[in-house]
Amino acid sequence: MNCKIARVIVDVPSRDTDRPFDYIIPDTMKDWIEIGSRVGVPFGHRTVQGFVIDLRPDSELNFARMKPIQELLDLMPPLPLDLVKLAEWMSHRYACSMIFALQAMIPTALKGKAERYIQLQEDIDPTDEDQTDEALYAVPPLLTGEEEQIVAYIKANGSVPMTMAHLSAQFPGQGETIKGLLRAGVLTETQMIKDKVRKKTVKTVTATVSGEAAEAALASFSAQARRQKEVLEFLLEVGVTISLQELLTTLGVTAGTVKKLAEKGFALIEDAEVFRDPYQDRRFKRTEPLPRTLEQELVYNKISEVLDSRSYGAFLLHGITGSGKTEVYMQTIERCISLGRQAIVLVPEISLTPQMVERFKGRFGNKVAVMHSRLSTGERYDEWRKIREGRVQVAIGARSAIFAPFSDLGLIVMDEEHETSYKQEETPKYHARDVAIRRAKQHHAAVILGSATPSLESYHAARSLDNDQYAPILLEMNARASGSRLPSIQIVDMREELREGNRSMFSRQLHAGIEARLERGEQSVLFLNRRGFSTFVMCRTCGYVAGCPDCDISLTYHQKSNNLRCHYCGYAVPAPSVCPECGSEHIRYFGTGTQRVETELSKLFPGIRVIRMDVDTTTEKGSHEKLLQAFREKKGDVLLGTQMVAKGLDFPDVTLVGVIAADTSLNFPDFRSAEKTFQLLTQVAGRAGRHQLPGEVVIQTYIPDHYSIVHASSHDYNSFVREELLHRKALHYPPYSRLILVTLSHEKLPLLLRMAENFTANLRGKAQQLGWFGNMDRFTRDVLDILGPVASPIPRIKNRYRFQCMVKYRGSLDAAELVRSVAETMLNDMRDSSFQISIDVDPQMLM
DNA sequence: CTCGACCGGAGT
DNA sequence: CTCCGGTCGAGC
Repeated sequence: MNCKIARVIVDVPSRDTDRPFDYIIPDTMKDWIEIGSRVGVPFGHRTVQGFVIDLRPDSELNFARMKPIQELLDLMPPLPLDLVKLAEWMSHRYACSMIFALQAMIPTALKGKAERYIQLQEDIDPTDEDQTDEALYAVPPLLTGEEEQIVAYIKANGSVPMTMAHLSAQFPGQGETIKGLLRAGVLTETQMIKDKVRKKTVKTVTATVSGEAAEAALASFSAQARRQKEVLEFLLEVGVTISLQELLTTLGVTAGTVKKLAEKGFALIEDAEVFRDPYQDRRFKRTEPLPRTLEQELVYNKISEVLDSRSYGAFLLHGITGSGKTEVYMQTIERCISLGRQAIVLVPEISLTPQMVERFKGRFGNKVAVMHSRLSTGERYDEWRKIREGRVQVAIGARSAIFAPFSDLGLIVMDEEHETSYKQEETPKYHARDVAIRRAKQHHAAVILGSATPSLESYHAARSLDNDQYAPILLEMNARASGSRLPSIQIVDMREELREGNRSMFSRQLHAGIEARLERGEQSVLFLNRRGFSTFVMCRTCGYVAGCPDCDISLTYHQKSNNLRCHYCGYAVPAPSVCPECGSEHIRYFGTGTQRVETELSKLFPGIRVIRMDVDTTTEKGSHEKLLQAFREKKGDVLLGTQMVAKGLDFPDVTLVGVIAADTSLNFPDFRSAEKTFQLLTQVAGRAGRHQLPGEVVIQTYIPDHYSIVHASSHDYNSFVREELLHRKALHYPPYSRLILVTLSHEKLPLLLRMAENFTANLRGKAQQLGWFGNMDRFTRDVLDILGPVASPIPRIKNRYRFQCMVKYRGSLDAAELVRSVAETMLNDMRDSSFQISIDVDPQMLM
């Protein structure tokens, strides 16, 4: 097909630009522009970045209004075709614009912005057909002194392209003058897309002579050029290209010597592209696959069948902590690679620890690319390029690694599939699990969702009797691979403790447990479930609580900077020493619960060594790792922390795990709070006694008979699920329905209220028209109900009031599309553009 | 998003 | 009648 037109999604995040724009493909780019190419295109009066999502022949459209593509930004399209298709699916599924979906798939390094360049009109090629005679022969306008200076400056630096930014910096406050020169045509402007980071290069050296020519060259050196001769001899000896840096350090010569040699034509100095490797200094001990246990063997065989058949197949791998899921992942990946295909491993960001990386690097060596948030933009870009260029076969990373641009994806592993961090909370609000399944279908690949506590959604899908061909197949692993026993779990009723006169935050059992570990030289992990708590500041005299002036939320105390900050908008004030309301000095920091626990511990056990892990101690890069390392080296008796101590850590000498207050997550106003609590407790408990020593877990709670706590204590996932599913079914919550959370916001409350009512009414009306609307108790498969509007749990953020409504539905109706269209119609009819509607499909946080 | 076009009100 | 600030709508 003779394609001369490219359909381009431009990088302009607006509702009315969320559609393809057509551009002519210049002949010079004809062989290079593909679907997925990143281009710079003229858009209005500026140049913007865009992505080609389709190609079409020229006959279909009129050229009149069409502009040509200005530049092609990469030799290889950053997005393979399947990802472009995936973006189309995502933008529909999650009601977001195409550009957001596309942007989510590529590293930020490739989010280029236009750079403005200034040149003199006369520098422009006079043969350029676009120029009119008028412009060519126009009398040069008379210039003022200021103008002369600017022109002279540009002339003097004529050899280098000059950026607008540079020019403005050189002539501060003369923006208007420059604009005038541009208008008068004395100066002209061009725009080019500039990437955030460049490919990194190193200088390399290669000998350009060999054999007899080399002999002759060596003979030609004068006595003074001894060093040059040495260099050439060395180069001939190694016979390959070598980095300049390496050459200099090995031979102890200077760059000048090598340069001379190059000038004589005996060597070639070039820039070679290198990959920034965040792990280049690390050596990973090579590991071999372990023999499979009976359970592992069964699971492995099932998955292998699908891999070998190169067809889609999803598995929910329910394996208790320590059952050896990771080994199964690695061996199935091995098999996938041996079939010539590639694999993606998704892990929650928080558990992407050096330990985890080490396991995969150790098994797969340089076949692995690692992507996580701690990498710099450049490092992430390079890891991404290794994938795109086919240099690696395995990508391991957090949520966004699901977009790893492999060409022949054979397997996607999602570890801890129940983790909420797989849901992106910003646009595009996708869930990596759903994207994974979609991608696997595209590629006829296998998916493994692994967890000790699967999400109810996945579990229900696997058990469901609906004949859903995409539903995962349930695989179970119930034995610990090492043969060690699950820890015994003790529930302590804290009300009872109080009745017995123990007002401490440690129950007698936990106290005794810690004491025993200290005596035996074993270690303890203390977990503080702080969800829903924050480190707010309150005056004990008048009850004043420091809050954000723009958001209805209390400010969080940060010890490091000694200030109070807002979680949502970043507002910060110095921490007050007296109450700003009443002047009282009794203003108290309800400090990070962990600090209080730490103080208490040292009081009760003088000399105890506590390693505290929370936001305050882990902000610095690498501190997280350091603290864990210290604990592993037994430089601490107790590891105390929040969520971050619960994940995937494995310490041989930990025999006691204490949960200070299990209820905090239970009291959360969220239909998933019981599920979250169960998962958390199970996970924390899994930290104890993973090796030879038997483990013990103490859970402190005020609600000892809550089913999530009871079943967690008996390691009984199935009973928990049975009970939780009953609740969900009765209330029509997921997995028996699906949700869409719509949040409307505006600065003016009365206006917002009216619009929110309006929106829900419109939505209801349209749903009724379609015959979808109805009560969830109805015995129909396809039904949709609308709840609200109500004020959001955080009613104001960044000085904008927020109202929300919840769409609950089941069946095969396209509710996201319905919501999107109603929202769009409403926004189109509105004059006020500051009115916002945010749509969250399958929300995880109901806030 | 970002720019120029366009409109209406206040000021010369 | 001009100048400024705000709103509108196009962008291929």
